[in-house]
Amino acid sequence: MPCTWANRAGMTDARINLHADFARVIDAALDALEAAGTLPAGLSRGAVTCEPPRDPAHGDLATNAAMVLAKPAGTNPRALAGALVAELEKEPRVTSAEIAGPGFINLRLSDDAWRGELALIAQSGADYGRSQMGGGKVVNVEYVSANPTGPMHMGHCRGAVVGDALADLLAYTGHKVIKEYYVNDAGAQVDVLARSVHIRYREALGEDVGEIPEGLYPGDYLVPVGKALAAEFGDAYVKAPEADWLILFRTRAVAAMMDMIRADLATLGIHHDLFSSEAELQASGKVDAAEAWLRAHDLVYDGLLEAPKGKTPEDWEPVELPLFRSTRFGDDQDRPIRKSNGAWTYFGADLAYHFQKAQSADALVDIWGADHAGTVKRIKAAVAALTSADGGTPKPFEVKLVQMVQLLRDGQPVKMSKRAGTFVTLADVVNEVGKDVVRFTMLTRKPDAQMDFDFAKVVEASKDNPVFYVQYAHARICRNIRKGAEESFAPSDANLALLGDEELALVKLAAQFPRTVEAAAVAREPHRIAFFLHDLASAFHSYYNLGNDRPEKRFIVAHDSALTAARLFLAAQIGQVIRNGLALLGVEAAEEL
RNA sequence: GCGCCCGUAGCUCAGCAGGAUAGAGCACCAGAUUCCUAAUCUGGGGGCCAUGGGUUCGAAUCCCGUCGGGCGCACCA
Repeated sequence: MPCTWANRAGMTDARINLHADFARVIDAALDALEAAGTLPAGLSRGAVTCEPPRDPAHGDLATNAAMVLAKPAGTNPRALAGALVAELEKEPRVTSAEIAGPGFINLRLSDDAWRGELALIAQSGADYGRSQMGGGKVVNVEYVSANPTGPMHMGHCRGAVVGDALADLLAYTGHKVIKEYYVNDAGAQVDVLARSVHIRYREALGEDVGEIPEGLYPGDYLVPVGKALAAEFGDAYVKAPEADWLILFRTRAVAAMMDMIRADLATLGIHHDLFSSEAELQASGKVDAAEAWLRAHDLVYDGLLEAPKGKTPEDWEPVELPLFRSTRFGDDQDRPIRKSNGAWTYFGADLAYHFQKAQSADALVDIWGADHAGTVKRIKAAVAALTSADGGTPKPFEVKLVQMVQLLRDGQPVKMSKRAGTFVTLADVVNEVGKDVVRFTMLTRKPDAQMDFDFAKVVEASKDNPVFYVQYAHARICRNIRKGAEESFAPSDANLALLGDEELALVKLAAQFPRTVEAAAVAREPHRIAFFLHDLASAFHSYYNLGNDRPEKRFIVAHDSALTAARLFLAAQIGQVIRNGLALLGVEAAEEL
């Protein structure tokens, strides 16, 4: 049951949030200085910031404008700051503007300005924090793209969660997002899969197949696929040569694996918009077309494959292959797009795949595991080449590497091997720990740092888990609203003047949500949202506990309905911001724990 | 050997496109539970931001070297 006390999406008016607004105020003040001749016109303001100072004692907002612009303006920071202060003091919401340190300008805003922001949160509801920054640009985010040879395991988990959260974050900041999964259904791996399934097929028909041979996939998850094929085709393919059944079995096996993968992803709340098949791509002739185009532009040539930089394998034998000139775009050596048997290399198909994606997007983002870091340069080179065909600027393309997750159980590393069938499946972990814990945990550190995931610890020590901490703050808020309702108190913005410094401190923190969202989107770092939520929850819990010793600080003050209404309004809006943040991360905002 | 990522408190990690006295959680120590459920809070100790240079008004943050850890390194994906 949704909270009825706040979520008023769709009621957003044209007002923008306070932090964004003050960036404009400072900009306007600089314009005024230019007009007055105090500041030369046309200086770059790219380095000018407007953000809350680390130390709240310094004020509500600080700008470095004077320090950054003094040098190009040929003046000194404090002189420029003085002029800027005079300008900023004209803004009614500014109660003080002071020069500090080497030339910072510290601004204090009126309490009413913050109370206004609180009202804005209520008006905006689920849209508080939403941004038009992306300007409707289409961004294709490709993530997971695990080989369709088995269930999702924990090795895929981090990329899946980070990619999904990033895609949602970009959508929330005004981008049109396509969530895409590349299905590698054309390589040698899926042939191995088909052969593995053939054994399970024979097994289903009563044959004693014994141990699954080395090099094939031994997992039980292929048993039902074999049974289904046995039921459908009987013994028609038991003795038939591989050529008769390979494609059929491969197709069926891949379809079954993809069903399984989709189901696994669904347990994490992940749903892709588009699944692109490598086999279909090849069949469509797009890879050939890419090669032809590259050859026509002298970007693919037949040449000798060089040994890897700095290391020559002992059994090195030079071969002539069609090579892409990735060195022209910063790679260490040119890369083959076909194997000597004429089949496409992974890279050869991947290059055409990225070109295909680029046709329907303004920008591309790939989320890859760090074990593929070595191939970043070549694919970036290829995208740059293919998308600047007519001498235009290449399509923006980023590869975000997600570092390895070390799986631990009680501090002991869990060894995973698909071959040995000893991998920990994603579904197992989600069932054991829950979607919210998995998602939030994966988002509590930056993606390019390695992380440990001791899921014995995550399961047991739920009190140490940040996700519960944040959810508890939200649940506490909901509980107080409910309790207030039982006593006939409703949140109201009629008397927000009753909210003082301690209450407004919470508002000031919550008001940073929009800029945190934008910064996270720019940096492609959804984990910043998780940390923000933890900070906000912490501030809320602190405030809440003031009521232990000082009953007059509680949300519900029975004898003062106006104060109670204002406090509950505050609580409702803090809850709204927590809810918005959790929604971005795909984590439930529980109303009760 | 080459490339990419990382090195911040005892442990796990933040540090907001360089900004003012480097933060949080856990652990440790000392407190708060007739409470709006303490799944919470308050206070305390604990750092040469691996290391050596450089860039500038200013560096944990940017650049170069060194050391340490991870990942990858022919037609595997």
